[in-house]
Parts: sequence; C-alpha cells; structure tokens
Amino acid sequence: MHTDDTIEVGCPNHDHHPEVPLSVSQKLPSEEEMYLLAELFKLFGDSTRIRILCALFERELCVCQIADTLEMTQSAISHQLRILKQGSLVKFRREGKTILYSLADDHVRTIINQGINHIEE
Amino acid sequence: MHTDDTIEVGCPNHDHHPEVPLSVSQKLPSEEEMYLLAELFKLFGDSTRIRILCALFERELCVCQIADTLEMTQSAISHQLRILKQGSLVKFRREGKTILYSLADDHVRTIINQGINHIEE
DNA sequence: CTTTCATATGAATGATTGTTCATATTATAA
DNA sequence: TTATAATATGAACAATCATTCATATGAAAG
Repeated sequence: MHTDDTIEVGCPNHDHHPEVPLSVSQKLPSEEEMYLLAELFKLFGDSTRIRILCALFERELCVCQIADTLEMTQSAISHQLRILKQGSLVKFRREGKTILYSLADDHVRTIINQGINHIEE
Repeated sequence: MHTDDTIEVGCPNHDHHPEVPLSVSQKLPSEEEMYLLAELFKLFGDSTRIRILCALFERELCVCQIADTLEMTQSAISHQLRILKQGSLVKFRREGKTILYSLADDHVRTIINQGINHIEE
C-alpha cells in the first residue's frame, strides 16, 4: 500500500495548521472500514458486473440467460457471478440443473441508482 | 469487452422463457450509461482514493496535508488526485503555491455513505 | 450406474493500474 | 531574474484482473 520510509511534510498552509493531519485522521473511518469500502465499490467498478447487476434489476435469471442477454460466454459470466456472490451482491437458488441468480438486497439497487443520479447531472 | 463469436444459448429455464433475454436487454440502461457507471465506481474502488475522499469529508486540504494524513508520498497522492479530478469527484483552488482540494459535490458524500450503510449490516 | 446438461473452476494470457523515482511546471520570494 | 517550494507528470515495474480455453462438478433423466 505505501512505504514506511520518511514521508515528506510541510508547506505554508500545512505549517500554519500543524494540527490538521492528526485531527483529520482522527475523524477518518477506520482503515479496515475504508478498505472494505474500496473493496465494495471495486465490485461495481467493472462494466460486465454492472451489466449483470442491471439485468438482475428486472428479474431473477439463470446463468445462460444472463450470458445470452449480455452476449458473453457462460464462463465469463460465471466467473463474474462468483465475484458478485463472494461480495454478497447477488444470491442464488437451485432449480433442477439450473441456478437462478438475483440481487442480494436493495442496497445494490440503491447504490447503482445513486451512481446513475451522479452521472445524469 | 467480449468476442462477437458464437455465444452459447439454451437451458430448460431459458427455453421456456425465450423472450427473456430480449425483454431484459430492452429494459437495461444504455451500454454507454452502464459503461460510465462502472467507470464512476472504479474511482471509488481503490483504498487510497477512498482515504483521500474521506479525508476531504472533513475540510479542504492541500496535497501535502493529505500526504501527511495518509502517510503516503506527495507523488502517489498527486497521481490519485489527478484521477479524482478527471472524474469530477474533487475540485481545487489555488492559494499561492499551495493547491487546496475539496469534494466536488454532495453526491460523493452520498455514494460513500451508501457504501458505509451496506458494509455496516 | 451412466449420460447429459447447466454451471463452476483452474491455468494461462493480455490488459489495466497503483506506486516509485526522476524531473517538469508554476508561483512566490529574494 | 534566479532560487525555492508546492504540485504535477512521464516512464518503468509489479501487481491485479477479466477473459478464454479446457475441464471438473453435480443434479437429474434414462
């Protein structure tokens, strides 16, 4: 992440507010929490995964329906679903040989909608 | 993004709902929009950038204050600020030799808070 | 049990990306 | 103008990642 070598410090603004770095870092979320936040957004940061999630906005879908809808291979979709599953963004249920995927919860929808809001301005 | 070769199709579920891929893809946001969405979330998908944005939650900061707060080099911070600037997530103003960065708008806060909500459950 | 079919996964590969190091830019102070 | 200080940037490198291809798994039908 970063070296623990000497880190440069100091500029007029900095020197006139020597308390700032400490005071800011005290109000920061924990390193753990910020790391998890980044990991969460990383899941949304790929257009294949976004397209999968958007497809699941409509209804639950089996893997090959997603592949067909997005015009991608079953394998590529399956790999991405695994990542979305591990990140608890999608859930699934078995129906015979088929596995049906759906959005894990409404946060997924909310976060994506928030992103759409930001873009459309 | 994907090959235009033959894409496999078909499973019982799929065959019993042949209209699904088309009907789902018609309700999808445009490819352009989904691409932009992924690009947006990519900006939040790095822990250095998340830490920078969280630091700016508190107050506007110059580059070396951010570097000092996060214990990283000026160069690393500057590179990431460039990415955040290009993505319109931060704005800046000059004050002498110093450049002060701040959050571009409240969407940034909202999106991050939405992410925090998701994590804390 | 064996075959079939939907899905999952491991290895390989090319592409993208974050950090470092060295250097450039830009504004101020001397 | 020259020197200094804050920030920016280009090239290089290592690490991460998405897709492909080949193959494995697991449920169900025969």
